[in-house]
Amino acid sequence: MSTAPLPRAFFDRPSHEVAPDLLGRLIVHGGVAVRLTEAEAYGGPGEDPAAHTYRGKTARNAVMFGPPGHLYVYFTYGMHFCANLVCLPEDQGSAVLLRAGEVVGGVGLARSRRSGRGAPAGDGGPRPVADRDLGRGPARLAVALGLLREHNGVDAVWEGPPGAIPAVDRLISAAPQADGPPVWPAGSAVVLEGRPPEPGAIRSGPRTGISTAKDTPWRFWVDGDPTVSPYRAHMPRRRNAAATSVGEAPRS
DNA sequence: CGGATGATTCTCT
DNA sequence: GAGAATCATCCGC
Repeated sequence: MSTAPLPRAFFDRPSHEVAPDLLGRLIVHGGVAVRLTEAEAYGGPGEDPAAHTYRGKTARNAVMFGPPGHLYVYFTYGMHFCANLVCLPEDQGSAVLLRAGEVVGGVGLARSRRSGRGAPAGDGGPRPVADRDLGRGPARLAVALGLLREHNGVDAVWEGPPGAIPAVDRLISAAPQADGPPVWPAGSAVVLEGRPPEPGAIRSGPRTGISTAKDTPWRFWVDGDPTVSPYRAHMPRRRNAAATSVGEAPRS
């Protein structure tokens, strides 16, 4: 497992170039390591109407206009957090939404963050969350990594001592049910090289759950990976119009 | 498996 | 005041 940190220059590109390159990389935060399998690009030059930055800088999206390599964490639907990695130089308003991944380290810790779930099956109680569902979707992924509002703006480019890297290897190689040790200082994150998939294994398509720019194929995923989230077309809230299904879900 | 629905609060119009 | 880069659960097939 390659665990060298990605340099800041990696993020100094348009988000639709960074997003496919992020697949297979490792995101480490809060004692959990995730191998990214799905990502979406937003914003940047050329005005993306689906991006939070489309209508200019606000208190909410300020981090997206900041330096690349930082986490943009936002709150949505009244209960969920989603995490992005900022791209391009400052003031461009571009980022990659981390949509799904496989938890490869700290599985027990990731499961414990899913609101008391994880009880043994067979007694009529809730079944434990399957390993592949721990990071299947942007809000679930944020939960697994322990990312909250307070982590908005955190720098995910590692510039600390190299001695911390072997600790990540130990985290990943730990027993599947063992809680991962907090190998990084609380509140900091890091993106590591991981093992990028073969170019032919990367697929792209329209982004999920948005009402505009449906024809921009800026969603990228690892073909056939079981941790990729199901595609969902945007469903308008409680209106009289009936919706028709559009797009296709990845095979798995 | 696919569609419908409620939860719950923040943000910008 | 509407709508949101979502999720878990219920229902019907």
